[in-house]
Amino acid sequence: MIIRSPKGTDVIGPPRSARWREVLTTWENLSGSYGYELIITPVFEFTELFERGVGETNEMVTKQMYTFGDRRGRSLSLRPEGTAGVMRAYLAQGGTGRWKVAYSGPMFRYEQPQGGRRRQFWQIGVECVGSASAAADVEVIALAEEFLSAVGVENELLINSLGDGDCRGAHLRDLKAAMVRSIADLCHSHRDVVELNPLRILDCTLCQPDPEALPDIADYWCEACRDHFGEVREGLDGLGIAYRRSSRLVRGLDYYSRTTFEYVATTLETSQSTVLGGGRYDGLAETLGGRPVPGVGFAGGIDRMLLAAPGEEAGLDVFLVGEGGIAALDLMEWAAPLRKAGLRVGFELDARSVKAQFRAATRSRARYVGVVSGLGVEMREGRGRETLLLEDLEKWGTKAFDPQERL
RNA sequence: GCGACCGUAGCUCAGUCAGGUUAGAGCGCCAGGUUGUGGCCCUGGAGGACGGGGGUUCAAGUCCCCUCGGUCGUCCCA
Repeated sequence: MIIRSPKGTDVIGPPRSARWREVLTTWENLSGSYGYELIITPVFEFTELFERGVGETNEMVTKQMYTFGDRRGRSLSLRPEGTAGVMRAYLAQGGTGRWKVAYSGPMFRYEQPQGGRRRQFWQIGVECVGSASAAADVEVIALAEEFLSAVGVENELLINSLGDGDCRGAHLRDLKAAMVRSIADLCHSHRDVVELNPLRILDCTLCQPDPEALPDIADYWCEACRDHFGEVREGLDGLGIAYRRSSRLVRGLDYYSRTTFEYVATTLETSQSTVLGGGRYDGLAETLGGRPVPGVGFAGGIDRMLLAAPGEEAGLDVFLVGEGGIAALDLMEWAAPLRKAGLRVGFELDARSVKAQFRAATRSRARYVGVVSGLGVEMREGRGRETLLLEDLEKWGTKAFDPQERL
């Protein structure tokens, strides 16, 4: 009996991995072009970091963490999200100045697996720490927008503002009161959450409190929050980014304040359709024991994005077939200049019949099949064929796949 | 965490309801034939202790219990 991978974990291998490589490369290039530098934080941290950062009442922390003791009895947890670790790293290096960092890596949550929901899943994300400006919010959203469009995820952007310490308190109080009044309309699992985390109920699909009876945070925004949200909207309008304001968009993590946003994939039929989400977390640094530092960022789930936009499987550029005593090691010489020219080149490693090699070529979905017989190689693209010498291959490689160079 | 359905070759599945000779098909894979040196077609071959464990029975892929895994919904969130 072969040992299986644990529940909710997958292997991303060929042929699917080609698409992953493409998407992760796109992410690195795009986030880099926005001035976000790579950051790699620990995959496990002291449990306390997440309890304080994400919020002790949050289900992600209370029920969904992979928590274990190390050999000295300290409590560690696999990271369920990326922001807390980044903020911890920021504070650890002094807690001052501007940080614009991008990350990519696995996150872990002990949940019931489902389409688009795994126990180990892959997130990309950015954190812009040290700026309270609405321009930072806009920049981060612009990056998310461009990335999703590059990956090909059709989406809708929802935005909201949760207010700040000055104004959200009053809203929370009135919200609780309203929830208590219409507690009969709440779903079973949420009736006891009213006191603890009433915001949580806002994005529940089962709870049906009368929308008219619930206070809208917009009516509670202080002047500073109202201005900030207005600037964010102006910025998005200026960039031509379409969005819808949703009064019920609160996001699940405790650290958010002011701006929150969420991208929903419109092509996903499943219940797991949120593909990217984020917002501002001006109170997080203090929660973690540092001085107040503003910040804004987002995280996106690659697994879900690829569910929404699977893409196509890319094949080889050239498959070499050897005939007349031309073996794998000979083909390797012929492949070298092509590979140097940036092409993906393959051939059969085992000694096999010409027929079998051609079958392998077909299977590899290579655009060109190159038949190496002795002095030259006959490159075939469909019916077209072209005979080349070894020394010309590198040059041909750049031409063959560049429509500008091809006549 | 809760509920429903599912688990037989690499893949998609039939066989399970009415237990009974060496467990089947298609696709894929390998070899050969044909061919315009591969893609279509033809022939042959390899590959499965039926997710795992226990029980009932003369006999279990088939019935019962447990367990693990998958899918969907709920919950949660990316």
